Amino acid sequence: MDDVVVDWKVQLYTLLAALPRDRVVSYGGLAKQLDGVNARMVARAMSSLPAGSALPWHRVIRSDGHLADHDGAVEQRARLLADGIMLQGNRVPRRYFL
DNA sequence: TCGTTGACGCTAA
DNA sequence: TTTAGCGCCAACG
Repeated sequence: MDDVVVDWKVQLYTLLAALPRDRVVSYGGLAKQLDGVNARMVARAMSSLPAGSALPWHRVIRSDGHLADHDGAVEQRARLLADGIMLQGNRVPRRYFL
């Protein structure tokens, strides 16, 4: 049954890879597109990604637009700015949401 | 097996 | 707009 677990993670990474460069998505937003997955599971999947992952994990933020407070937060902020996403303090304006 | 933890979401104040 | 409280559920010791 481990295959089922692996499956939704693969779908998660696929959705992430297909995300437009100038758009962000919330943990819950991704979870809604994956059957039987909630925001907390998406968050856990993100935290388990390798540091040098090629996936755009930095475009996954909280539903209220704030960046999550974690070890990679500083890098996440820098990557978002590099993608042309103008942050307002520690928040991403709603217009950037998918 | 069980209690705790956590890169969350939603609602009310 | 911000904060607090509660619900959710897999991972971990």
